[in-house]
Parts: sequence; structure tokens; C-alpha cells
Amino acid sequence: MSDIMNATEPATRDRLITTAATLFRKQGYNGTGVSEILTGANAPKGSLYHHFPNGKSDLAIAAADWASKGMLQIIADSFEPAESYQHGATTLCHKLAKFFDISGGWTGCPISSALFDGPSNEEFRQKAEEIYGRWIRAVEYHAIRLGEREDASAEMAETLLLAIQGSWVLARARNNSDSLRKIPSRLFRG
Amino acid sequence: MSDIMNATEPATRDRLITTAATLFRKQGYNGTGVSEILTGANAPKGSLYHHFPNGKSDLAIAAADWASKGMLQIIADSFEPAESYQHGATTLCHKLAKFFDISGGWTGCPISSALFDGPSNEEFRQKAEEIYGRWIRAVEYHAIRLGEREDASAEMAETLLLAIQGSWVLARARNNSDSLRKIPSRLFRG
DNA sequence: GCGACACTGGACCGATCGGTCCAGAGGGAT
DNA sequence: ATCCCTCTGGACCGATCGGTCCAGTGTCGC
Repeated sequence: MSDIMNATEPATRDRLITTAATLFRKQGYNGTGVSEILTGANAPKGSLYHHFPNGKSDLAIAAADWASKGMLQIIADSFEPAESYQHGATTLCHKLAKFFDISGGWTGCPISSALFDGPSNEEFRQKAEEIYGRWIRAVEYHAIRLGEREDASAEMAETLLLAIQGSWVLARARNNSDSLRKIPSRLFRG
Repeated sequence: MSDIMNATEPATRDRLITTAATLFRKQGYNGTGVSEILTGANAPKGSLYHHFPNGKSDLAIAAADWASKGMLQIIADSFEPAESYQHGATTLCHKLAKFFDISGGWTGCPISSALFDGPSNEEFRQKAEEIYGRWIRAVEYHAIRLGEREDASAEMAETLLLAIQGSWVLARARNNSDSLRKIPSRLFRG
């Protein structure tokens, strides 16, 4: 095929990844059937196993990477125009809350939904660790950039992302994104 | 059967619940097969559908309730002997970290593992909301009892449990319970 | 034109899924 | 002894699971 675009990814591969990411996020890894992904992406089985020789598990890794890129983008969009760490963090929480609302509430962390299902899989665990690490480092970078103490920034970044994780679960249980919006007032109450 | 005990639950029913709870926690709802639960509990299929007419989903609700009771017990054990809210919270986090270590790391929140899998199920969502609410109220009760401001205690309790949720995910990704142990220093850094 | 190659379409596979059904087993109560 | 009723054991079901395989199909370089 090779496309009008330069010889990067054919569209089918991308459609498989984004469809899988969305479905995993809603239903979890084990809750999502390969055939469901295929239907959603409008692709035949042969294509999946051509692009992802190891099938579903390869797809989960790719979907997690794709979702991670999205999260890093949201982090950048929140912190880059911010005048302080606190501002950036607040924007981030509100953006995520809005995303939660738009998506209709029944959605999980894209990483844990795709990678923490099924029996203990060391490859999945490492991927999750790597991605969460990337998110924390991204937030840490902005914390330092915005004038926070260097030796406290890693800690702050981890606290923020951990609070987001927990709040997301609560938001899902309550079908209500308020817990996400309240994070800043919780963390910066000082 | 009716047992030597008074006519409460026959052992089989309990074994099904605890086995299911353990497996759901490790592998998620969709990742755990009915036959796997049956093997683990050493029970035939007929028993399951006798005790739980709606099968797997009934079992998930019962497993979540059972796990919730365990968590409430840990909360009580942590806060009852404590001299301050901060002490109680610290004990709780350390107890949970120890549990995480003992269980070998690959384990999730018993509630979200059992109830947030699969397609959006309103009954499961309500159950999760109810259980998380019970946990928060239990912590809030101890916060007030230990002298915290009444109008701030609900907020504090929610923050603590939400931090535990998030830290648990991070602990699982890193295969390391440190993030759970560090919660108190994060929240009470004042 | 012509092979080479990347990709597609879908038939097909054994295994496992969750669930149904029913014939007993076993122990009260009368 | 007989009935009753709770609970067990397991055969059986159709559906779906993730995965394999291969014959096309279209598009290149040559």
C-alpha cells in the first residue's frame, strides 16, 4: 500500500491500536475479545496477526504506548502555558475530569486496564512501570521548570499522579468526576 | 448438611466466595473462569448455581462484600489502638503494604478487580460506590473520634483512601510497596 | 510483463467460556 | 420407614475465545 504519506504506518495498523486502546479502557484486557477489536477497526483477522505477530498481547502493549503518548500530550498542554506548578496541576486535573465526563464515565486508566488484567505477566508489568515513570518524569520536569525545589519535585509529581489514579477509581465508582476536580484543593491546601 | 455450627452458611458457599475473591483480585473478573473458581474451591458446578443462582456475577458481588469486610477490619485494627489520626493512618498504610508484600505483588484492589471489569454494569458500579463509601465513613469516624475537626474529617478520609488506591496501582507496576509506605509522609508533610 | 512482497479476507481450529439440567446423596422431621 | 429438601456431582450445551493458515489482491521495482 505505502500510502500517499511516506512509508510509515498503514492506516489499518493505527485503527487496530486506537480501537483496542478504547475497548481495553472500557472493558479491560480480558473483557475485550479479538473479534470485537476487529469489528471496531473494520479489519480482518489476517491483518491483526500480520501487524502484531503475537496477537492480542502485542496489541495491548501498542495500545498502552499510544495511550501514554496521549497522556503526555495532556500533561504538556496543561503545564506549558502555566505560570506555576499549582496552576498546571489544576489544569491537568480539570482536563482529565472533562475527559472522564465526555467518555461517559465507564472508563479506566488506559494503562492498568490494558496491562493489569490477566495472570501476572512480567512484560506487561515492566511496560506499566516504564509508562508511569515517564508520566512522573514529565510532571517533575515542569515542576522544576516552574520554580519548585528540585529535590522535592519528583515527590510532588508522584503524589499528583497517584492522586489522579485514586480519584479516577472513585470517580468511576460514583459516576462523577468531582473527585478529580478536587485534587488540587486537597494537595495544595497549605 | 446443617453442620455442627448453627444453621448459617455451609462451608462450600464460603469457600466459593473466598476463592473467587482471591482469584478476581489477582486476575480480574473476566480473567477468572468459573471452572477455575470451582477447582480452587473444590466444588462442583451444581453447588455454585445452587448458592448463587445468577452465577458468576452474584459471586462477584459476594466476593466484593467479603473483601470489604476484611478491609473494614484492617481499618478498625489500625485506628482503634491509635492515639491520633495520623498514627492510625500510618499503621493502616503499613499493614496494607505488608499485605501487598505477602501476596507477592500481583494483586489489585479487591473491589475494582471484581466490579470494574467487563462492560458497564450498573449493579456492579453501585456496589463499588457503596463499599468505597463504607470505607470512607469508617475512616472518617475514627478521624472525628481522634480529635480531628468534624467538618474536615470526611475530606481527610477520602484523601487517604484515594491515595491508597493510587499508591496500590503504582506499587503493582513497580512490584514494590514503598509507595504505600510513603503515603503518610506525603499527606502529613505539614 | 513479471516476480517480489506487503497486506487482506476469511475459513477453520481446539479449547474454554458461562450456564443449564437433572439424577442422586444425605440428613432431618414425622 | 417415608417424605422432604438442601446440596452435590457431573454430563452436556451453544457460543465465543485467541490463534493458525493460506489463497488471493494490489502495488511496487525491474
